[in-house]
Amino acid sequence: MTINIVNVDIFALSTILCRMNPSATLSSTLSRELTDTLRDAIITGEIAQGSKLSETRLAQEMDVSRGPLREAIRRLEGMNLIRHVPQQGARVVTLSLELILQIYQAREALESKAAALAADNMSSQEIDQLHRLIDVQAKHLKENSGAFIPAETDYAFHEMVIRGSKNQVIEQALLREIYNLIKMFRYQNEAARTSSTNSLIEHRQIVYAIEQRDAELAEVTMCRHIVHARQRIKQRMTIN
Amino acid sequence: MTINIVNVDIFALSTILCRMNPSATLSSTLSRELTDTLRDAIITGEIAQGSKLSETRLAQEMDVSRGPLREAIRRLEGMNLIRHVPQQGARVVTLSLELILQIYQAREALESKAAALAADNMSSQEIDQLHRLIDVQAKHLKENSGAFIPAETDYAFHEMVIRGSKNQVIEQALLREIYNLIKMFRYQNEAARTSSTNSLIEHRQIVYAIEQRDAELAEVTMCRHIVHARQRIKQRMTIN
DNA sequence: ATGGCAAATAATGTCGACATTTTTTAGGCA
DNA sequence: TGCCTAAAAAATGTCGACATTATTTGCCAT
Repeated sequence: MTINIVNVDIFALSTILCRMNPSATLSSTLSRELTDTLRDAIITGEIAQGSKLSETRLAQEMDVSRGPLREAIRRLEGMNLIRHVPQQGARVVTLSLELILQIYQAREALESKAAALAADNMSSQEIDQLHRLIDVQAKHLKENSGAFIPAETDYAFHEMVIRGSKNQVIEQALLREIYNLIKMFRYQNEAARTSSTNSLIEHRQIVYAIEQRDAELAEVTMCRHIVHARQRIKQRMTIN
Repeated sequence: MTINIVNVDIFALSTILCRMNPSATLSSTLSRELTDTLRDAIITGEIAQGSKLSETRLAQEMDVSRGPLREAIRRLEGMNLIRHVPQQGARVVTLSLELILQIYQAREALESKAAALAADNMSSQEIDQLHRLIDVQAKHLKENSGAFIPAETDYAFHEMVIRGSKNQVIEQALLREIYNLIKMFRYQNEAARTSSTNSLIEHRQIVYAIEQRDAELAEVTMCRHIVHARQRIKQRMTIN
């Protein structure tokens, strides 16, 4: 996996501009829109890993002032998507194998605890929704036999459990700082898609534990689920 | 515990200004200095919980432009020290008992894992330093018999373990988003000081586990240490 | 040709001002 | 007196310009 460290002089900013949501222009603020737009562009790799976010050029091409842009960059910094060096500017983070493994360790710690809390705090309606999400995943597997579950449904499941913890600190840490990086990694690495059948089985185990209000089991099950994902990544990326 | 929600019209900004470090003016940037200054002012309670951070007034009284100030506010937002509502401004976070307990749950998950990783990754020199920190704590206890360990030495110990994990994601999550809140809580609540003797014993157990390179034991020991702290807080604050 | 130095160029950091929204205040009416 | 409305005040969001620092470019010397 080669990473582009030098400036990416020509990346399709027109595409970024196109994604700017005009309907949201009224309700939200420009700075937040820029944050979302840039976040997506980074996750998809439209702005390459390691590339520099030039304030002047970005502001020019996106047709905004540098003020809101700088704020957006500060927020992305808080999301761990970019690193900023005082008088040198901001660069998109580079997802080395080492960093990815560290991310998964942090995820393991936080999301296991989230699952345990979810077993205590989720409402019955929310658990029902978990079941529905799993049904969708099962349906996907049947239709494209042996294929992969779409990433979106996997995220939906995990986000549901995380929010079910009812712990805003853990929730923010996971959704704001961990999951964006994971999405970025998965989007840009073919080898990082969730493996289908095993994942579904593990998801079922997690829901079962939550349904039984068995916090300990939910924690262990989620932990194993994430450890497995981490091991898969380690294997697939150290071979190459 | 009553919390001041309304604007704090007269808080000693002169004190804030005084803390501005003139020697750092050359090396770092104004925006970062503002971040540190405001962070300290929030932790100490000099800027009250729930109070509004008025950009205009802060900029005026600290004699800076609003640009860098806004960036500092974005960063503090990323540290969970303030909450920002789009067209309404930023307010210092309010440490309700519920939030504090959630913070300690997140800390429990992350720092237990950090201890486990520290058992694997800390160097012998670093473990020696842990011993020295504990000796300092023991000395403090002997001199003021039964008194409390100074908060700084407690932080030093935990930060050392956290950095010993060699996991920058966990490290950042703990030091940037969790510990500032904990420091803020401890600083502003008499009832939140670490209990002396038990803490020292538990610290010794943690170091022992790390020294033995027993990750599992380190994890369990750290977990218990934090659960105890959480329980103490819960007891002391629900009585009132 | 290569390495180092200096000017030129560009980028980041900071500031002041304007636009729009929110909050406050003053006034009128029930 | 109390409440709704409207004007005034203040605050946040955004912009463009300047200052200082990095980076690049070009030149000279070895």
